Amino acid sequence: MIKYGLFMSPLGPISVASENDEIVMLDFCKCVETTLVDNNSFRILFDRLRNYFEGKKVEFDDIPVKMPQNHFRARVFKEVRKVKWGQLVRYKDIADSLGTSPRAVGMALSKNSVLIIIPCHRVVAENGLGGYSRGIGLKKKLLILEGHNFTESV
DNA sequence: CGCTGCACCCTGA
DNA sequence: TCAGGGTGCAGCG
Repeated sequence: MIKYGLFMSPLGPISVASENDEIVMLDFCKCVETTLVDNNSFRILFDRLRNYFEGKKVEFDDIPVKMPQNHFRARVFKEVRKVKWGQLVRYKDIADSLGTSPRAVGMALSKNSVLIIIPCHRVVAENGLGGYSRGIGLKKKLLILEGHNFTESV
């Protein structure tokens, strides 16, 4: 049974989907059928998101998330979920702890369909921000929300 | 220093 | 197979 939710964030609408009480998708777009939306099912998650966008320190690490079937990506995502609020890691750090290469990590993260909960925005390049599948501007805004300041540097 | 080239490992075609 | 990706580092000037 798949359920859909729509959350209006300051950075634009966020669509979510869950299956068997696991989040399978969370993305910055209005890509769900409005008629199917059942926001009551996501009350806890949306509560966190509301606090998150108010700049509060919110963890999502207890929210059940559907891991990809792909073994390698599952390992990368699991590693990235360990990164706490406000913390930054480099592609290389993830790569080293997994015995792989930074490029492969970027590859896997670009396939992330559960933004924020799997905090791929907290993974940056050695010099600068690196990239972001949903746009570098969004990555920057999320990091600023978490107390970082890029206004002078990047 | 800044720039270039190549190795790094995994995907998708 | 092979090209290429959200990178990193050595080597050169």
